[in-house]
Amino acid sequence: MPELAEVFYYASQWKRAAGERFELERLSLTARCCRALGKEAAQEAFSGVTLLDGYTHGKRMLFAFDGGVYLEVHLGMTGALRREALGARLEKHDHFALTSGRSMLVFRDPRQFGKLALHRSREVPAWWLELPPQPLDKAFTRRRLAAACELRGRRPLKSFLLDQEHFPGVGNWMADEILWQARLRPSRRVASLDDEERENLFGSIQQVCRVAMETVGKDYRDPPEDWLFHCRWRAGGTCPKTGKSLARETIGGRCTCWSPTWQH
DNA sequence: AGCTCTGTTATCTG
DNA sequence: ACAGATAACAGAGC
Repeated sequence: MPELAEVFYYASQWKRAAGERFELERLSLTARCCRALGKEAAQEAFSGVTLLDGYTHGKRMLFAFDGGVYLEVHLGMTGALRREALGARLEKHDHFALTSGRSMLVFRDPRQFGKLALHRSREVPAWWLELPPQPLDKAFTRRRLAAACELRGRRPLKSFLLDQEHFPGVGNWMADEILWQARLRPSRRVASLDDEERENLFGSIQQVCRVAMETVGKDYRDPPEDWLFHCRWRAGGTCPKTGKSLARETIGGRCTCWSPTWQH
């Protein structure tokens, strides 16, 4: 489930190889997620390059190599990154891999909805620095949330939260968790929130992001036991707050789980 | 066998 | 023009 915290965790795995000098080990040109790379460009870019650093922004990642080589990674629905010991075996859905004298960096993506892209730039590319504020950034303010509400007043809260322009990193499970913690129904229209409800939404966005980063983001540990997270994956669950049945329905095109006795 | 799913984008429909 | 809905992408798991 690569959302904000999962993405951060996966990036941290590759970042542990900073300082190592890499060669291209595998590039699957038939895999949809790698098509943007180009064989010659990738071979040329990843020939004796040192990994310098890695950055994340919402669901996006950017790895900086020396020589002005930047690899942008999006994990889509089923993407994952891992760092392996030398000699580890690549598997069927490992579409891209780099090797150094010490480790192998692997991109795996069974459904191939992820995306790899190569950028050449002397410094961190300008577009990366201009991405909108993330929920845990200082610049993510109540004022910005109010402006976003103004702009998207007609949308249901669920699809509002999935908008990466305004809430980079928030994905399907985080949106459900945020609304459950804020006690707001996913189908409520953004414009229907009063000041107190909007304040609750703001608080829950930051709380869910912060705690997810401290657990999932840090070592892939599950979020706290009393979160909706543990109950939302299949039908028939009960609300940890009220003990009553959870509801499941498609809202904004995405499977949504909420507690009708808890959220209003 | 048939349906579901963590995400995004292109293409519809009203 | 525009917002919202839907299809498409590809595979694994139930």
